[in-house]
Amino acid sequence: MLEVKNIRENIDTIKHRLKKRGMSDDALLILDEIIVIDDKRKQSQTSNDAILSQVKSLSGQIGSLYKSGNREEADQLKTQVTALKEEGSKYEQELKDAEEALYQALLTVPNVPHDSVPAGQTEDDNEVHKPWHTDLPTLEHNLPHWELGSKYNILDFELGNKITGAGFPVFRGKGSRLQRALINFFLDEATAAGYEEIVPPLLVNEDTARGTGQLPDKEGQMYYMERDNLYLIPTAEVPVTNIVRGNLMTEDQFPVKFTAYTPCFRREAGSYGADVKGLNRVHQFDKIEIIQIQHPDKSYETLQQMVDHVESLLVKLELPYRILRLCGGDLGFTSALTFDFEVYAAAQKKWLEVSSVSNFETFQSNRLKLRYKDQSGKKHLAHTLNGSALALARIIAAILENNQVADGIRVPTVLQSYTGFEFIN
RNA sequence: GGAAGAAUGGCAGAGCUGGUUUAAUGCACUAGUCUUGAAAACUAGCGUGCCGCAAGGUACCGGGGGUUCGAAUCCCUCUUCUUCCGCCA
Repeated sequence: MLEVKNIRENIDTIKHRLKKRGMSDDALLILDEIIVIDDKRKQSQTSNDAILSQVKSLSGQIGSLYKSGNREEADQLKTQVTALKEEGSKYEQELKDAEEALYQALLTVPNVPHDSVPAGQTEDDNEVHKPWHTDLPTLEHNLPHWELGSKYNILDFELGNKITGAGFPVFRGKGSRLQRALINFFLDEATAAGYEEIVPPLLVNEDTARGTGQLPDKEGQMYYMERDNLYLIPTAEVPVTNIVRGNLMTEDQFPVKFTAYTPCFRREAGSYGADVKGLNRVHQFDKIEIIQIQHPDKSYETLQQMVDHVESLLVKLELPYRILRLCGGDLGFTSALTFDFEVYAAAQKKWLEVSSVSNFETFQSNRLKLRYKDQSGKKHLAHTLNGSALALARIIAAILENNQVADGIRVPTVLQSYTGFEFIN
């Protein structure tokens, strides 16, 4: 959520940048509207405060009058207060309405794209920030991962259908073991990079879902437990970033670095076709997330560190990858700048997104009320960042496809000490 | 799931028979005095949001609602915690 103060001070820059997201001039008028609503809000509060002040003072007088036995005069004041309160309730209602209208209006405005975000509408307009440096691999044996999964009995989609439904794959045997190996590898790498490991709850309440912006704009993406009013997390970002919700930090506490492994649950309603085949898009998958809370002056430096971290993982896993700088139209609602990582799945001949590393600047911290005190004691919103390091299901798809040979699948060297085997057959 | 009790500012802890409470007091913290330095002592300051150039105003005593001229204090409701009972990996 943007700050009204920021909108007031930088409305032209903000409008200019929001256009990169494809917002029309008409849609941008919401920003002018926000300022008008905020003016109204201030005005109502000033009027309301003045009335309350009078009521308070008169009530004090009534008290003393009763004590001194001056009942008549007290009763007279009472009628005066009653009249005042009636007038005040009008302003109070105005104030409430303005606050609500302001909140609703602010919710509709996405984050302001960073200066370096390319304009564009769809994923085709994303800029290849770092291309794959050599020829893409071609395979002698090129079964897609879903066929490899059943051939070696490590991945079973039919079984998932039986137990739960489409999009809930079952890993078994060496497939499960590979999964666990990746989780441990990613967590060890994150820990070595200074991230504190967290095991968060997988169900979150409304306040938490609102804090990171899943509510209200992505409500349909989450599984919801109506009976208990809880949401299954779509990513560890949600519970882990909320660790610092409402915190007032000091500058020397930066950066805060968290990592967490969690299953992620996504409803992803209405997606069908080749893109959702196999592990390409599922309702439940495992992911290791890295999260940082940083001083605004250093957050872009931090973003680069996180990008480097994710890149190092892909290098160690020997996977062909490329890095995209998302264009305005493809940028997430809450993000100011996002780099996507894609790995090449050689049998499908497709690029699969396996990580998304973003700087949210103050967009999340404004909703989270996450602030820090500078040396002069002034309070400012902190910056939040996060990235997948990495999303498992698609990484497994790529490993299976790219490493297949005639009679099995080679396990990447870096994982062998984790799996305890070098080959799946 | 059942019963009882509790929730106050960074912490501890008054207030809770409704009206100088603009929330006492202590600790912690910050600045100053004193000291060679430190400690101690003393003096002052010390929550958050919103409105205001400022002076100042206003709201907040777990969340929400209500009664009243006036609520930390009374009522309703929700949440969390503690103790006991039940169930249980």
